[in-house]
Amino acid sequence: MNSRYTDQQVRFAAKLYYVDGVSQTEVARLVQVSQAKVSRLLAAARERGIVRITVDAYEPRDDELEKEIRDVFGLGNAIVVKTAPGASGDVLRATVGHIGAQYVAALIPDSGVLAIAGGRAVRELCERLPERDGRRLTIVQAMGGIDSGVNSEDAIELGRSLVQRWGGFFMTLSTPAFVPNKRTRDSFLGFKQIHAVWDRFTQAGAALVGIGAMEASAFVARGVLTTQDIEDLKKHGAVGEICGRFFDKNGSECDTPWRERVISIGLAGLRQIPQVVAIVPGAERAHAVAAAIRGRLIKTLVTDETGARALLALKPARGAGRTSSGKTKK
Amino acid sequence: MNSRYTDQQVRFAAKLYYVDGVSQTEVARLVQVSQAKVSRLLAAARERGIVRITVDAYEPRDDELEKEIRDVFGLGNAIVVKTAPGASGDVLRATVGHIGAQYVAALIPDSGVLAIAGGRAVRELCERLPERDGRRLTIVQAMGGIDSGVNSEDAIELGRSLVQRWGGFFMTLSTPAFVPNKRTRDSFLGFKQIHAVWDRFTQAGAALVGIGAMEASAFVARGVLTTQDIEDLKKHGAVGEICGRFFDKNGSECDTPWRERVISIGLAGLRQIPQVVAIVPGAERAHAVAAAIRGRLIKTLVTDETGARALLALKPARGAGRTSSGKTKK
DNA sequence: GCTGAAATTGAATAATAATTCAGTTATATT
DNA sequence: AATATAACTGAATTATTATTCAATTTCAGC
Repeated sequence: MNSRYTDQQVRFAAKLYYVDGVSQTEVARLVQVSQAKVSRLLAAARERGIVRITVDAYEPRDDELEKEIRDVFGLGNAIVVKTAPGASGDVLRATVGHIGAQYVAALIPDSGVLAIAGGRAVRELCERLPERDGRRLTIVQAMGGIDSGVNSEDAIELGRSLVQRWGGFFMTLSTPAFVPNKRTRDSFLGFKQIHAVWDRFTQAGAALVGIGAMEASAFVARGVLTTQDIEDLKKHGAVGEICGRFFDKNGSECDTPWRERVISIGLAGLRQIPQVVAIVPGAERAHAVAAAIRGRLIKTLVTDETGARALLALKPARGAGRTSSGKTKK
Repeated sequence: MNSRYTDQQVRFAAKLYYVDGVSQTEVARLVQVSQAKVSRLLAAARERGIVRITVDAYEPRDDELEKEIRDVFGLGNAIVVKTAPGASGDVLRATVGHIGAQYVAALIPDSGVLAIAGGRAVRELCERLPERDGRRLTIVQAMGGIDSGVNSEDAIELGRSLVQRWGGFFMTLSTPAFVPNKRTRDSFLGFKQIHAVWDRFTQAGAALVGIGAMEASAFVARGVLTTQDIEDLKKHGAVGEICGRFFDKNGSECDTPWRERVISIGLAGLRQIPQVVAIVPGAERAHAVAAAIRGRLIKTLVTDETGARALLALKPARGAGRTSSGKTKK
């Protein structure tokens, strides 16, 4: 905003307000303008650097835990967000999303293809990614629609809002996530419209995903899978899921009928993406996260301290660990 | 305030609010406290220096004009307050009072006797003198009550509020400002209670006064003098007044019947006080101010730029001027 | 001088922040 | 442990600040 307020006036208002602690209403009286303008003068003072507000560095990440995770699990990158003690649920997601966004923004390329999955934590983070910062991506929906409704945390909604924020192009996978059988899936994949998206998966430079646990599955909540289905999957060794792809404790995709019935980026495809960011706050899904890391499904984990600790409490990969020493601290 | 908020919590709140621009309500949610507490946490952050707000120096005084006044009129000290262009009336008084107070505070000693007169401009300034700053003065009312009513700008009210602010002791002159004749005045001065105050005048280390012009006299407005009285005074050469003492263009007390009828600090007494501060915003009373300066009645003048310019437009004292050169700038 | 676009303005309003108040909870002193 | 005192807390309230909106003003280009 190119305002023509005189420096004199801006400085006078700034001195009265910030130095002398006079209210805007009183400043308005002394400067002989409306209170509204005082508010604007003060904004100008901050913009022009006449008033500077500096805040001591606050480290919002727990780098000790991050280092441990990197060392013990051999994960490329971990972002462990400090939260209010006892934070959980919405607050936890919001905090991890808020702080995480500042760092995830730097991990996502300026151009190219970004695959995006849904989830409440992913949404919280996406909502807080910076406004139009020159980025211009092709965003692709990484999994079909869970059900016919569209929730605010569904990939289709997140993708839409991200291109609105950044410009670029959003490609939606106009299919259900799960179809009745392989034949139907292949038929869907035959559609050019859908195949075009499918193709983009291989070109993705980054992906933003959540990780599902077998407990409290969103698929069950939304009536796509039954509790029995989950039990069956567990019998096949499933401990977690990304984009509807169930994997075992080593992060290998479970060989179940569901494997043929899901329309989403495959785990093999995911492994090829240079930057896969998983946002998983909370301790509940630690097992699934551990498995995903073992399977090299993700490159970056965004979580909070309870999530990090729960993860570290689990056995690391058999023989995994990026550093040969595999030392753990304290 | 010795708050026990953890630094961690204070810093987290400060980062969210000041760095990320999150509202207090949202910070409250993330930090898991009430919005009220966020407000307190942020106050603590500022107090502890975790958040620092710096404002580029703004020079609220016009030192060019001050220097000119000192040079041309040979006045010890001038405080010329910059104001909003076109400021007048209440706003002018408030601005001069606000800025002036910051400097006048430094001119008033920490202890000893302070004589105080009334007036709207004096009130504006007094109201803005710093709260209990270790000062402990005996404050004396420099002139009796103008009429039976007590206005918020009367010395009795200002003195009361100053001792409330600073501690110390307030001595009120429980007499009218003007009495019918010299005999009555002498009788009043005979009272121990009044004499005690009268005595203090000679011990005063500082005085805070206004200067009255012959026009728009507060005494006329309050029905103590008539327009005719003012005309009579003018015939005797009166151009201004301090504490009910009328003086001519050289600042010498006019020899009129009123001189015997006023109960207030005398001009001779005033001259002896090491620090007499006159607060006179606006151009209207320039003649009176010039005369007061010529008569060495005041040591410091507090005014605004229009007041300073009006003063400079007048002839300086015959042969006055502290510097032998008496040079003027520009 | 005229014209249109952009910037600026303050009144009204909406949004946000500070304070009051009536309990709680912690801390120090017996 | 019992008590007194100071500190702390959040709901409700009050106070303050930011924004919206409908003019009005300024300025660049004729």
